[in-house]
Amino acid sequence: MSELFSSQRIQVLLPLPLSGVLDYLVMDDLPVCEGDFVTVPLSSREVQGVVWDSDPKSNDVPREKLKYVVRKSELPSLPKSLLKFVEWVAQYTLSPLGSVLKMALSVPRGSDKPKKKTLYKLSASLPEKLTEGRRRVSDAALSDMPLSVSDWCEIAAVSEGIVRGMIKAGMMTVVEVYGEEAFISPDIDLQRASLSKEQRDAADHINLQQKSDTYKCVLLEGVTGSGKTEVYFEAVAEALKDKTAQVLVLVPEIALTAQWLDRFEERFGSVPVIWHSEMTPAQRRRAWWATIRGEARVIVGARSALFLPLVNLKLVIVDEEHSQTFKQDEGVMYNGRDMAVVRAMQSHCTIILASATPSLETMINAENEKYDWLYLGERHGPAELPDMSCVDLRQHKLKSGSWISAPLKEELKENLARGEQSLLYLNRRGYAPLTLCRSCGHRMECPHCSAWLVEHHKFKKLECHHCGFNRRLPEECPGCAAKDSMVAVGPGVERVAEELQLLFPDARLAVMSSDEISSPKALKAMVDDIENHNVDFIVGTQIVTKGYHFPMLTLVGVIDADLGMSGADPRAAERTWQQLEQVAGRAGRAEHAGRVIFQTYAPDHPVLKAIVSGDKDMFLEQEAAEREAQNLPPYGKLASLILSGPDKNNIITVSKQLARVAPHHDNITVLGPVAAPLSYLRGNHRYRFLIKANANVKLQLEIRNWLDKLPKSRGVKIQIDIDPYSFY
DNA sequence: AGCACGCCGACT
DNA sequence: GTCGGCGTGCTC
Repeated sequence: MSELFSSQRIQVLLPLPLSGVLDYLVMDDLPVCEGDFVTVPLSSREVQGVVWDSDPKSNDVPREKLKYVVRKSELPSLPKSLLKFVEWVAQYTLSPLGSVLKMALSVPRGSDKPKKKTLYKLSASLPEKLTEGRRRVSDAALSDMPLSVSDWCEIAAVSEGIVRGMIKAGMMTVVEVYGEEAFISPDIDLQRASLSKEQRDAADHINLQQKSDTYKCVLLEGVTGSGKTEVYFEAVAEALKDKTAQVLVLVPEIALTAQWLDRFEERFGSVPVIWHSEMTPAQRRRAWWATIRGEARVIVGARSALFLPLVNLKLVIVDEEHSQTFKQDEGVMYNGRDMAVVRAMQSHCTIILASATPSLETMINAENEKYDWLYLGERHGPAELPDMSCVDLRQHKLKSGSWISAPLKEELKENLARGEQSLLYLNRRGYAPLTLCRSCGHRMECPHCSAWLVEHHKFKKLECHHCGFNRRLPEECPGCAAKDSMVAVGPGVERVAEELQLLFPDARLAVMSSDEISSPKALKAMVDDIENHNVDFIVGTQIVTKGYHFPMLTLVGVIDADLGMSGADPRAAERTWQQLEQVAGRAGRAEHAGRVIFQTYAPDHPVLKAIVSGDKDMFLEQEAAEREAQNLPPYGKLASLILSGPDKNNIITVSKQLARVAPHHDNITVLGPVAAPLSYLRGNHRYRFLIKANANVKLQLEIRNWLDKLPKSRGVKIQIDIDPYSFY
């Protein structure tokens, strides 16, 4: 057939929420391969897609209906490993294949072709005698790398005239580069860190593993300050001995990794290629091109970096692997940490999961020997582990409107007198989580969500933390019109700071929350302020757990250690434990030993007991047993299904219909429908199912078959979340 | 995701 | 009589 028409049928995947490929024709004189970028007609427009290799038999669109490929792009074709990864993520998350492709294409458009640049490098032979300026230029040359005129001026600290003069004199040769400005490659020999015996052993283990060129996952666990970063830097150096190898490092929040980048630069002499969603198009283009051409050797990024076109991936590192930030809760819902493991598996390489407080799933996998488990116990340097204790709030009652107990106040006072810094931790932004009317009990709620409005003194507003809705604090009650009757209930960081200032009028305070830290610049200013000891007390949300080193910080007070312990979330205990452990790790990092005080109404809670006693294994064992008994991950499988839409009755009706055809047998249970914890969010009513299944169940298949039993109904959006983390 | 198609209210 | 609102559904 195809000879007759001298054209061929191919499959093209478009970055649209379509579950499969579309067929097109392509003339025989335009050879296309899997992974090539092509522009194709779609309805009345043209769209760029990727040639996909899928089973043609499954598609029976008659040939005469097919349209022709408009043109093939000059972009390099996507590596096979990325195509495979896209397929895998789509089937795992039950997302349309095209939606996953879109994540990999958020970069190159037809217009994104790199521009031509003229660079210069030193000629092979230079005259013996050089002027001072010219000598500086020749000394500054880094190996053979061509640079732009302005870069030469910068690294040699000379004027443009000197460089131009050398070009004219033939001392420099032109290199035309059709592409983006190059990144400086890391120098693996630059600064060998001096590792402790323990660190050396861990690094050796990983490096031995890397040599086998097979998939292996290594859990690198170590308390804060034990030097995990130095260990995996050695693994990076080892991987880079292969001159074409690429290393991918995933970090929870790239905006908060300035200190990490400094350390990387110290070790390797250059900053790595950075990738995150807030980059400008020019920055993305540069990073994307460097990646697909194999020039980017180390890429550090947020979870979306998994979808970069890596051509020779040899090592993956997930830093702070327990972080919730790796989970994407919108659109294609995936867990970056888990997908990183898959990426490493598909690339037959080593992956390192690093954390001071690994997730339970990861620890269980390590215990079952699916992962290797490396442990760094010593703190690097002289500091001892902090001394931890609880203040039982049932005995030390708080006055109303007060959140700092007498014993904690005493400790703060002593610490202040010693000239050391203290941190009060409360994972709650704003002034107060609830505002109500004293005379009629009216609560200030969000009109679009079933949530309270949080009072923020900083903005003089009430704000919904789920949808961003905000309004002024009313002077009279919207319910009963009483004047001056609105009262704040419960504490946020702003309110704790207020109390602290009253207790210690002369102390210098800083509040660390995402409201105060809106930019990397603001963050740096605050970190500098604290490091320079211009601050006595820090009141902070979980933003303080993100790995800063404050050497003078010796006391941590946890305002409400019970927060987040309740609720239907099976991961609540684990999350609380991680958070408290991370906060506790802030105390006493340098030569000062630290103390941590947990304010609690439940000092006997297993999470707190485990932390205070330092008996982590006991906690792990308990939690693991609990998970196993309830058949929760990683023992069983879990998925959540959320139906949402503006018409509540419609949602309930459809949910009930769905419940009637839900799969129920020995190995799978469907719970629900119930109103989701936030039953009204951004103007949509939400009902939820939870699907629990044994490990041997093909969960995706079950869910797909289930949903196919019901025709799609209008006005109802169904979101599927495999391995849900958020229960909102 | 776009974009056309389509079926009801205010305009020259 | 037409312009245009955005609800619905298809795109090889």
